[in-house]
Amino acid sequence: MRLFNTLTRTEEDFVPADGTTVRMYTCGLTVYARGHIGNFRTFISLDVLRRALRHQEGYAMRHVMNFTDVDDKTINASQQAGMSLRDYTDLYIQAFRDDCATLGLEPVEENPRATDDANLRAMVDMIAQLKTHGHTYESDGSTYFRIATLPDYGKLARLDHEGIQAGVRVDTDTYDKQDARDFVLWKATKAGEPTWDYGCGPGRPGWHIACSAMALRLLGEGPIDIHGGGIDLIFPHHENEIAQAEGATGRQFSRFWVHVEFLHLDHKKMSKSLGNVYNVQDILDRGFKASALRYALISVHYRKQLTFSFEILTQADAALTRLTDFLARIDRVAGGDAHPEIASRVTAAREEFRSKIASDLNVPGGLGVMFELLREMNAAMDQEGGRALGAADADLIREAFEEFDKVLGVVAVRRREEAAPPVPEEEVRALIDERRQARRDRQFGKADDIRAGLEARGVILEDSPTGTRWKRK
RNA sequence: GGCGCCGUCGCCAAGCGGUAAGGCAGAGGUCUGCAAAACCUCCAUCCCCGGUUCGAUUCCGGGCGGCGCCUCCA
Repeated sequence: MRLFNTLTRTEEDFVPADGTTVRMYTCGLTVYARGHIGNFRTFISLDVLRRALRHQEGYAMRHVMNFTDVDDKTINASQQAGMSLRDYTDLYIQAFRDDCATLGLEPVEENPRATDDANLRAMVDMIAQLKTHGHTYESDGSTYFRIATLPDYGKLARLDHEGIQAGVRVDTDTYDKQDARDFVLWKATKAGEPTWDYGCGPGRPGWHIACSAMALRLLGEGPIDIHGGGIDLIFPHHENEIAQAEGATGRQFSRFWVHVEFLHLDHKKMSKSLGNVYNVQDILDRGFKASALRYALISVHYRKQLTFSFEILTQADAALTRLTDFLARIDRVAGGDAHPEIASRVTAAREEFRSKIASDLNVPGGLGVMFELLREMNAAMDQEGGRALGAADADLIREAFEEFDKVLGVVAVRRREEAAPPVPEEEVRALIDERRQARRDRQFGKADDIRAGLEARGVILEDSPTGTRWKRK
C-alpha cells in the first residue's frame, strides 16, 4: 500500500522489510488522566492502519504501543491523589483499555510500560551505548544527550540546528543543560520522587528514551517498519527518539513515520493543557454512541485537521444507521436466483474500496465506495418484487461489507452496542401482535399508540408487506 | 522570526491536469391506514487575483482567511 512517510514528506510504497510481518511502534498515552477524544483520533487512525495492513494487505503484525507511566505529570498527579505512582497509573491504564474496547480498537501485541524492570534496563543499556559513542554528558546527576554530536539531528522535523533557538522559551524542565537543544536521558532523583538505579545513578528515565529503548527491545534491531503517533510528536519526541536509537546503534531507527493530524474544538487543538477536552465517557454521557464517535473520527482523512462538533456525531450516527439497516435488510433476503451482474458489481466495489484504503488510508474515499454500493444494492432489492437479488447475491454482499468493516471497525462496535434489546423481545412480539389486530380492526389510534409507546422505550416499528419488523432506536 | 498545513454544496467530506464521489440535512415523487425504511428526481464550476496549458478545483506566483510546530502535548 501507499503510505505518506513524514521522513521523506512523500507517499511511498510500503512493504514490511521481511515481506511478511510489520514491525510497528506507536506512541500511546501518558497515563496521568483519562485520554480525550483527540488522543483517540490518533489511536483509532493507527488502528485503521493496523487493520488495513493486517486484514487487507495480509501482513502479520507485531505492534507495540507503550504507556508512559512516569513523568512530571504522572508523578505530580499520583502524589496529589495520595497514591503510589504504580497504583495511580494502573487506574488510567485500565481506563484506557476500557475506552479502547468501547471504541473497537484491536488489541496490539505488546503494551509495555516504561517503569517495568526489563524496560528500565533496556533504557539504561541504550544510554550506556550512547555514552560509549560520545553522545552524552552528565550534569548534577542527570544524563543528557548532546545533539551537537549528531550531524543529521533534525532530519524528521526538518529543523536546522539554528532553527531551534537556544533559550527562546522558558524551559519547564528545571534541570541544567549545556544547550537548550539538548534533552535529558536520565533525570536525577528529586526529593519525594520515585527513583530507580540501574547504572545511570539514582533517578528516572526521560520521556524520549523510553520509546526508543522499548521499541528496539520488543521489535528487534532497527530499522523497524513503521513508527507512528500524533503530529505533535514529530518534534521533539520522535526527533529525539531517532537521535537516541540511531546514536546508540548506528542503524536507522524506523523506515516509515506516520503522523495523525489534530482534532480541533472551537478552532483550536483539543488538549489537556488547554482544557478544551471531551473524553469518551463525556460523549457517551451526552447520549451519543461510541460507534458514531468512531465513525466520525475516521470520516476525515488522518492527515487533515478534524473539527469536532456534536453535529458531526449526529451525522455519523445517521450514516451508520443507514448502513446497519441495509445489512439487516440483506440478512432478510431468502431464496431467489444468483445474478452475475450483482456479483461483478460487488467484486468491483471491493476492489475500489481496497484501492482507496491502499492509497494512504483514504477512508473517506472508501466510505464513498461503500455507500455507492449500498444504494445500488438497495435499489436492486426494490426491483422485481425482490427477485432481482437472491440469497447467493446477498451472501456476496454480506461478505463485502464484512471485509469493509474489518478495516473500518465501525459496524462491529454498533452491533455490540445493540446486543441487548431495550425491551424484552417477547414483549415486543406481543405488542406487535396486539397492534396487528388493532390495525385489522382499523383501530389506527390504538395501533399508533403502541408504536409510539415502544418508540419512547427505544424500539422502532416498521411495517412492511411481509409483516412488522422492529429495531433499536 | 523560522518551518509547515488547510480553504470543495446549508453541514461533514473525497477527488488534485480532461471538465465536481459519498454521507447528513432539504424539496418533490413512488410505496404506506398513517408513519418508518427503501428507491427515483432535484440541490456546487471548487476563497480571490494573476500566470502556465488545447484544457486548472487540480500546477506556479501573489493576496485574503483558518490552523499547527519551533515548549509538555495524540
